[in-house]
Amino acid sequence: MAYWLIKSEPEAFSWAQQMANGTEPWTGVRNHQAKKNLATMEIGDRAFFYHSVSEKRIVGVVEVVRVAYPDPTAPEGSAWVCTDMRAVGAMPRPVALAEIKATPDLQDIALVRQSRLSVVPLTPTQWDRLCVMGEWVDS
DNA sequence: GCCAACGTTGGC
DNA sequence: GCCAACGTTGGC
Repeated sequence: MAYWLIKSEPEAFSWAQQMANGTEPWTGVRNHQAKKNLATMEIGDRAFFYHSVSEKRIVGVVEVVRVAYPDPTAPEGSAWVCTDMRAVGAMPRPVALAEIKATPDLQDIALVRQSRLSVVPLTPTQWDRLCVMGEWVDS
């Protein structure tokens, strides 16, 4: 099982909407590296749901329930993909980008190094560290 | 195939 | 609102 962090502008698609809908297709990725990451996801993989721009913090946890398939919001014939994500739960304590940047162990994650990448892989160590910071307990 | 111009993302 | 980073487009 792999770990990820996925970003969304709350004005475009928010954690509240993800929670309300339960399962939601993760569409709109138009970056090749992010697409490659999406295509690598397997059922049961977990991802942090990060609010970019206005909030800049990790707000929840989702789980991959359907592997990559053609993104219905992409132009006909294009190769963009999406996955389906199920809301698992809200972070008891949201983790801010500023905290992540202030944590020496987390300087290498792509969220910090490559701020424009919207689907970011995490190592199990990074995942565990962020779980501790957010008081999230994996079930 | 190079590179300038331009558009978008996202942190500050 | 500004700007840095980065991706894409199009002229040459």
